[in-house]
Amino acid sequence: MAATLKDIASKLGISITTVSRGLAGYDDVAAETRQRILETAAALGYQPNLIARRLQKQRTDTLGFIMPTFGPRFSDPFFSEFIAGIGNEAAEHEYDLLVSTHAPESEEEKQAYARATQRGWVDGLIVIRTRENDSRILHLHEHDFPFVVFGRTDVPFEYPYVDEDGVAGMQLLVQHLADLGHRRIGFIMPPAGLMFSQYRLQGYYDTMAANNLPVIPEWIVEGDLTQRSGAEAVKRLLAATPQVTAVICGNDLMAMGAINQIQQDGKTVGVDIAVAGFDDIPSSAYVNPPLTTLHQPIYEIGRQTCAMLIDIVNGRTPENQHALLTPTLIVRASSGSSIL
Amino acid sequence: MAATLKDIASKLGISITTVSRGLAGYDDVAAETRQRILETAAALGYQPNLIARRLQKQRTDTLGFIMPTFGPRFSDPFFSEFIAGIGNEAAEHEYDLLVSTHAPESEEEKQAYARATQRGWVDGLIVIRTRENDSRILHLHEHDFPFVVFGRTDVPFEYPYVDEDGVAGMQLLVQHLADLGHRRIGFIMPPAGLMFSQYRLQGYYDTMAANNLPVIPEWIVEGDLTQRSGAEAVKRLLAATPQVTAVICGNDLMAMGAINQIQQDGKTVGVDIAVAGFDDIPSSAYVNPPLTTLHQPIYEIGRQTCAMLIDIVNGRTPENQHALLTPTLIVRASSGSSIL
DNA sequence: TTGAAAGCGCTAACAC
DNA sequence: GTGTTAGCGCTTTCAA
Repeated sequence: MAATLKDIASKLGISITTVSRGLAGYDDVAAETRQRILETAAALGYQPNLIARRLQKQRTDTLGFIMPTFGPRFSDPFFSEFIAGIGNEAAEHEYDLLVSTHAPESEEEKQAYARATQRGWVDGLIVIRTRENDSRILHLHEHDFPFVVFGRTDVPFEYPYVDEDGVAGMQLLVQHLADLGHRRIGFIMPPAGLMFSQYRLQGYYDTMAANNLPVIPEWIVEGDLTQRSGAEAVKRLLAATPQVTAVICGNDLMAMGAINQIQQDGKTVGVDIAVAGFDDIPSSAYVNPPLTTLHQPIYEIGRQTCAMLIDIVNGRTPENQHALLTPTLIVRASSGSSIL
Repeated sequence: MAATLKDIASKLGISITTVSRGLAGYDDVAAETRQRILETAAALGYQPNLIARRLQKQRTDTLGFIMPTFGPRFSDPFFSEFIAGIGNEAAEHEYDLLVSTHAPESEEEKQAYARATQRGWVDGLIVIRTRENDSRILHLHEHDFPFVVFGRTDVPFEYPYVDEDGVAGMQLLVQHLADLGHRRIGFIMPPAGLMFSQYRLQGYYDTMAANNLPVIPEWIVEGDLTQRSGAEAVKRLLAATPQVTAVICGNDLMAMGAINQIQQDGKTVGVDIAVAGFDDIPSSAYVNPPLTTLHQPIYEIGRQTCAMLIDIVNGRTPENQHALLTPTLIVRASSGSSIL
């Protein structure tokens, strides 16, 4: 059994309090006593019991991240990188990270959020993949529970977030394609229920309009962010409107699926048809042809989100409660050259 | 402030003990009293304080996963899928998952493991990416701390693990290439310090020998599991020994990098040179050409590892302490057709 | 059927 | 400087 303060105290014949203070480095402990305490603690291999300390301090020094997972074959590289970002930032400030995996919108997910606002689980929460009028954010706000969101949602109150500027990102991308001479540009959008889909869609509409390009409803199809759905979506899209000369995909994974499908149909991506993605996951530079996409610094976003949460948990007001980062356009071969 | 047992008790004018028992569903509480307790608890929005309960129970109902992370651009899809697997299994058994990110072999990582064996952090630990004579496993074993490993290592004692059979996997893959007529097969191996590299290398050697194929040291180069390193490694490999007709990569990410590099050099993968990977990440079916690889059910491995740990944490002996799963060969276009 | 009391391991206000 | 005491919120003997 592991040693406790009591063990040290009784071994030394002094009180638990003194031991506690000696270990904590208070200066009202005699240097000599302190020395003996330290020695005995080391000898006994004393390690403070975190739970006891947490009960006393009324804080867990733990941050929570409820990760939306889908089926078994769920492995979006986004999450590895995001977790690495928040995890490293948390570790740096001596916070633990509790990760809870649940299907989005599920009953379990609801329970997880209910649990979070319960005391003694985590001190604060990171929310991602926001949805319209996001019930999770509503819940956290109602319970006055500390949280930071990666993404925005349309709720009638203030809340701290970090987000990509999806509108600006799409603006860069659509403009790039328009400049190459494309006039019929399709869009495989991410699930409509996700807020970032709305912004990306908005950016698409805006920039098409700004270039006096028409937008036909058939040019827009929806995917679920996986490669497989990208392949299926592009099939539907091209079957319905073969005259499309460029396809923007809501994320790189879908773009990879779309490219694969187009190639299977015997067309050459970057020549017969331009394809672009969103995210700039590491693979996107290595697929064939390399993918034109919008770069998002996921790791940095994770860090920043976490840093903001740590501020809030500690009662500090973050300098900037709303960080909006503009993605960078990365032009590679998949968007081809001018078709004018 | 959240409601406590005390609040309910004083509101009802009964003792804390009775409230506790009523809520816990003990049958020695009068039905009517129980009813009133339940109602008041609901009215007050009572949620048990987890820390207090944990202190009392002397267990955290939390499992730990110390994730080896590398630089910022770290986003191996493996981890997303693995975490989803352990996370979902943990959630099903009402365990929380604590994820701690650290650079492998770092001082911080050591501290994290030291912390783990401290009481009150987690009840058990999942270890992955084993290394030779893995100090983490040594540490956990010495402290008699519950853990399960994904991977094996060479320590002189028994420990529970789930692992892929890397030797058998490579056997399938090398044989496939040999059957296609390849005689000069290069190997971009994963970092030599990782145990799975050893097994994969062993399988490569064994099967080359079984087919009476020579192995030249120059045919083997090392990568660090990223796409970038796959590209660099294949460059080195082909510069040193251009006569190689097939290249096996230690994982799919490196294979993607290798394919890209080969294509940049103007060669056709699957025709001029065969390439294969290991893991069967979702992307591997969608790259161009699609990747021949060995399928590993990462999600299932995660689940199984976690299930085993939960057994151990609860003092049950898992049926099978050593699970060895043979990867499945997935043949796609990157390995081409017979060159005989 | 209910309550009083102890205790999980720690910290902190206060007294000596 | 050091010890006494109380208390964080809960569970669990043991009495009543």
